[in-house]
Amino acid sequence: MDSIVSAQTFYAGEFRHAIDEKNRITIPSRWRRKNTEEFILLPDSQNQFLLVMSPEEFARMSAAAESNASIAARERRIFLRQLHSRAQHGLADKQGRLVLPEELCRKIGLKGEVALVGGRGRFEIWNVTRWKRADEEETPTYQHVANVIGL
Amino acid sequence: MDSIVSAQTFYAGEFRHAIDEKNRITIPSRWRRKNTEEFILLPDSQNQFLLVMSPEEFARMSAAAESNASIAARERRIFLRQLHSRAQHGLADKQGRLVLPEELCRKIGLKGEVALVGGRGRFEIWNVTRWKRADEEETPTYQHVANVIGL
DNA sequence: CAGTGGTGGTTAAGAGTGGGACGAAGTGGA
DNA sequence: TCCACTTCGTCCCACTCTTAACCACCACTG
Repeated sequence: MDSIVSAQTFYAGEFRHAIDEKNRITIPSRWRRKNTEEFILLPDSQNQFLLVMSPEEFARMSAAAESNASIAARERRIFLRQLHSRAQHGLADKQGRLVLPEELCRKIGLKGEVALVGGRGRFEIWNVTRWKRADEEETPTYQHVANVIGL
Repeated sequence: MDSIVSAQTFYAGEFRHAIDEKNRITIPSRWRRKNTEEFILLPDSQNQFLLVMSPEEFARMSAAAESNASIAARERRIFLRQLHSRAQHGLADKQGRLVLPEELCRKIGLKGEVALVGGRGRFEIWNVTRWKRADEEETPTYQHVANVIGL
């Protein structure tokens, strides 16, 4: 279990970056691994934000869904089909900028300044105003769990 | 000495150090391990102080939240997202100084003299005046528990 | 009085951003 | 089918601002 955790890329922190007219967004330098990196772009189910992860992480995620015995086979099949149809490839250019498909930006409302929110194995891209609300709403939960684990 | 418990660093003592105009703070030499060290910076939920720990300790902490059965799945998910978005990478320079993001300093009110407070696996950075108040408030409890465990 | 620890400034490298150049791919007409 | 034209995508360069590495200094302390 410890080995799996350390194998996963960890994206720490929250950044505010700009999306230019060509829908390019700079990936925080601390989050970059190689010069040219490939990502999977996956809008969340409510088009609130854009999930970004490595192809390996995406494979891991869909494998987890497949091997989960507590999900009915039919549900699983539907989920996996939706997962794969929603996902898009994204390539970073030599400057470390991710180019987002125009359609995704429009759907999620990514324009001008956006929030990049870290996570384990993946990060999220939010419209700034929407992210601020999400962060504030959920604070009580954070507090509660923090108490439980003694943080 | 690879067991999880003994791997935890213990930071002992309380120090008063200065934060300069570039938001650099010297880590007490007794607390340093290598020349250049990497830390995770995590403001507490009320922005009272700044938690500083090693990436390993952070991973341990988030693993603890994940594996705790007494926390509902939804809460856990929200907590982990916030935990990762709040956490920032911090790198110490060759002089053993930790550079803090400007925004964190402003939020927590770290300026001029600050208090570095040790702990198990992590330490805290406080605004001095706030720390003094927190310390005084909590002294009776310390006394009480000390009596109970026969310290 | 030498060595270590904390502090302050300067400088060079790197990160984020904008815009132009070039080639590939797609489109329409002869 | 071929060619001219447009469009799109990637790369490259330039600029600004931030960041981290480097150097120098002072104050203790053993």
